[in-house]
Amino acid sequence: MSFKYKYARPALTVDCVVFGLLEDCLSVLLIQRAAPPFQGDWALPGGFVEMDETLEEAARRELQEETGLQDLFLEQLYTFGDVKRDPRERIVSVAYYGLVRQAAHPPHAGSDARSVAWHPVDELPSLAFDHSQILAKASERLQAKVQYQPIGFELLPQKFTLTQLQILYETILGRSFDKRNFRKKIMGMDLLESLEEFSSGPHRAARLYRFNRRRYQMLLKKGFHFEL
Amino acid sequence: MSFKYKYARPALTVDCVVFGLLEDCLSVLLIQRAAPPFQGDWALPGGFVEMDETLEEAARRELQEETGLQDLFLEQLYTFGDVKRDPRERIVSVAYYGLVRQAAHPPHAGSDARSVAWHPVDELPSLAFDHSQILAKASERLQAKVQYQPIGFELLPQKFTLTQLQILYETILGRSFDKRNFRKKIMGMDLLESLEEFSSGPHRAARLYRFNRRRYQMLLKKGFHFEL
DNA sequence: ACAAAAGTGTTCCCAATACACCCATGG
DNA sequence: CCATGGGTGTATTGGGAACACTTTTGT
Repeated sequence: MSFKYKYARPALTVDCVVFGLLEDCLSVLLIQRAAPPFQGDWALPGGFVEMDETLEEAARRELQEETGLQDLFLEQLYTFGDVKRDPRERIVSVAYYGLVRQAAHPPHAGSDARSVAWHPVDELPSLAFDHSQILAKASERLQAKVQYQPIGFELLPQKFTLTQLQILYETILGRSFDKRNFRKKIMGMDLLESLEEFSSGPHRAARLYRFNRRRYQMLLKKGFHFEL
Repeated sequence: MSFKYKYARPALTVDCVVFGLLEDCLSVLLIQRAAPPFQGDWALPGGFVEMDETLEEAARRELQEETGLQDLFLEQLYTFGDVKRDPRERIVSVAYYGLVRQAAHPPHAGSDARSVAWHPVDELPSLAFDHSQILAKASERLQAKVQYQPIGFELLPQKFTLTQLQILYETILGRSFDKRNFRKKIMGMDLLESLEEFSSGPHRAARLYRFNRRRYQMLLKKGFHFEL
């Protein structure tokens, strides 16, 4: 079976840049290519858009198929359309970026047995196609967006300590915050509910908090603006 | 001549939301459709992406062809891929938004004699396809971006008065600024060069300024961040 | 002379910053 | 008991917001 069109059409794909925190280290999920071109190189998970699915559906499906990931925060990033970005033929790719909790104990390789792995963003291999460029754009976006929208929580477990949150921001933004000022600012936003549970570990237990999405929606309507 | 592919492919188009200032009123450039579907309705300028041009090149070409516009500020906005967004077939569209100086004395209709016109954003007709949605997203983006990047200048003549600039921001953001504070803030950024020319008109002449793009690039490297 | 827009400084207040010590826990 | 991370308050300062009058020009 094949399809005929009056005019030539670029192929259309989606690619996903999925960020996760691996031992306090910002990482990205990559797959290793099993076939040419760029055989053996690492690449972003992604694939062709089907005729009966939206772009976001395609991105989620490909992620599920190739990495087993499901139900993550996912947002459109940018569409890459350089004429020669794929050596085989003209392919336009709509890139998405995603955030997952607990990059630990991660992904099953896809059914087609390609390997899948988390790679710290500051020690990346060189990537297939223009995927380095896509990833750069995603990092940029994450860094910008984390400062004016409460999406950082998508990278933490549902229940987390304030220190975890602070380290998260310090990691993504590459600068450090004063502990007291950080806590003051975060708590002042009134977005976290403090739980009666505590972390365990070698030292003093820390209180756990949970992000209250409902409350955030409320505040938004009242003109609240998340910042830093 | 026709083209055959193993798998079905969505068609790929670009659509452009071009903003201009028409008598201190934020407006958008629309074309009137000459053929079904949505015959007679207003729509965003745009069209199919050719195989040998990038997405941005396609957007600029279509704008040129349909409205005569050239050399404007243009940036990718978002890609719209709902399955039924076009009633004829599956079409994915990469939307761009653009800014032009002097929406006045505007556009020649395209060679194919469709009519072209500026429409104030607060009194828009209903648009073809999902173009209202695209336009809404563009307005949102413009409103956000104008606050943290100096793109507002793209809507003014090269030489402008501070009052023009203030009205521009007030128009786009829908709120008013204190004249003295506004001037203090803008001048404090050190991005405008003050000229020895003055506006003419019925009343006291106002000094003209010019945005210094070079200077902005310099400051950027030194960590400067435009705001408001 | 008058109508209309241009231009200009100071005060106040809040929010961001800088900063250091005690507490609880596990080993 | 000690090492490690958890948790807390205050003083200072710099930037944003509020605010009103004089100047210039064309008619």
